[in-house]
Amino acid sequence: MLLHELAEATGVSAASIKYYRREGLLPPGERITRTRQDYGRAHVERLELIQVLREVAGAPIARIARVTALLDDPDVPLIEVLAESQTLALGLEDPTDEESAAGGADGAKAAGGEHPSIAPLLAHLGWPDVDSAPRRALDRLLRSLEEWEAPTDLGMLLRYAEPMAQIARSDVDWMSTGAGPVEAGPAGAGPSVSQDVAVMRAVAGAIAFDRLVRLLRLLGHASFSILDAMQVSEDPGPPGPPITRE
Amino acid sequence: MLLHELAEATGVSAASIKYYRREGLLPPGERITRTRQDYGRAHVERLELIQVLREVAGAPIARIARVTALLDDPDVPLIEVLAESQTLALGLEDPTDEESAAGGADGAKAAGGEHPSIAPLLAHLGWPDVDSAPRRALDRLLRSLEEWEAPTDLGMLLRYAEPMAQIARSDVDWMSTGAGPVEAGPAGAGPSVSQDVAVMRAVAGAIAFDRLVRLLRLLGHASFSILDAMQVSEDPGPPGPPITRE
DNA sequence: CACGAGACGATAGTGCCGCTATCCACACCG
DNA sequence: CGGTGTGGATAGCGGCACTATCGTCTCGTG
Repeated sequence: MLLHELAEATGVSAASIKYYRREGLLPPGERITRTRQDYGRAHVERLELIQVLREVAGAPIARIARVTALLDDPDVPLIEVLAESQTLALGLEDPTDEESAAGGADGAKAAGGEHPSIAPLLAHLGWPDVDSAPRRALDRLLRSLEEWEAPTDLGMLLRYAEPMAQIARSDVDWMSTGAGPVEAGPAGAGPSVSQDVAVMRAVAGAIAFDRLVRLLRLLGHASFSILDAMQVSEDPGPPGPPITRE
Repeated sequence: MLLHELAEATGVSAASIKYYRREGLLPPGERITRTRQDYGRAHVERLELIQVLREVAGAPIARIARVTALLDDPDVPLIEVLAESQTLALGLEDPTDEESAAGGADGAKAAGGEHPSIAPLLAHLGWPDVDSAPRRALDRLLRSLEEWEAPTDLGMLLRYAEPMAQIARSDVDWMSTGAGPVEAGPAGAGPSVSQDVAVMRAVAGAIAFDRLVRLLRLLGHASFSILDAMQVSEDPGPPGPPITRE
């Protein structure tokens, strides 16, 4: 497949393909001659991944390059790429969390002590008490909520965490059945999809389901507000005439 | 308060203040002379709102202008501005949803029929069956999930919606107690904060709690994955040799 | 073998966004 | 009465994601 064919196959302009290649998002094709390269399935899939990351996740090129770099490194297991893409897809990165994912096994948690509600929260939920990127992000979030004098006690956290635990439970169940968007078959199993496609599906799925959850919350806000308002107006108190507005 | 004082008070450069004024985000101050305007508390609060919308919510100037236009229109009730800012803050807008919020009472839902799971979902949850922006967004999301051959049946939706209903319930309870970030006291009640401050708090709160929920989900994913992996390795199965996938 | 089409790679340019800088005429205020 | 600073207008900047152009080289068809 030549450059313009690849462009046609993916709907990405030839100029953009060149650009992506320059930026390292797309590996060069197999050299046919000094002025011709042969592109294949892998390139089409990579471009589709890039498109999803750009258009659905809204990620900047430089950030996508980090994912593709991981993807092109045979020493990096797929699961790590998936974790990286997940946080990228949901836009939940903290600027202060930079490289951490790569080397650091030393952990050291947050210098200065973690927020006091987190460990009890994990204990209460029966979740393992290990360090992780979301945990650090949660720590930072709770600190900022606290500065802002919002409640950060265990009770409040549990009101959110218990329902979310149910959701996370079904997410994980669904993913592990292979019916989900991840299908993280690294290799070996049957007609396993390429890593690029696996990452693309995972990203698309993560975004869609995240959106689903957030929309349901919004819908719930609207619904409960209406229900509450109805109750106030429909139940004007035991005696007396109904004081319906207007 | 003169321009440079306003700049100093808010940490926004004088040039940016001029820019915001040009773009209509910030109303002009009270004319002291032809070359001098007097700015006050309201301007400081407006700038703080703009800062939150820009830096925390990451909203573009043009989008912020729509919120401030609503805010400056005395005919628009605060609750409507809050709804507008909410979707802005969470970035859950659909490009195909444009003006809808303003005039349209004709509704007409989605031309072509709504996704068949939505009405049963609302019925099952006891939520009012009315049109709303999140509902339309949910409809679009389900359609796209369907195209993408993911499950969109009622059972799957309920697995997400029931826990989210709990969360939405406590959100609304909390907001209506006035302890929350909204304190939507339009007027009348005691030392009611200005609309700008109310919107700012609502936006900041919405973003923070949205982030909290999403982080808890991520943390749950990681935690359940670990727990499942531990169980597989520690509990090799009732009879026979452990058939771990390898 | 000649030559036109086309790939490659490098470099420069474009359009948008959110400012930022400069300019001018004027008016305050000490 | 003049330095400071304002409003208002316009132009510029830096970053980003492309996009267009150019020169060189090579293929492949006649």
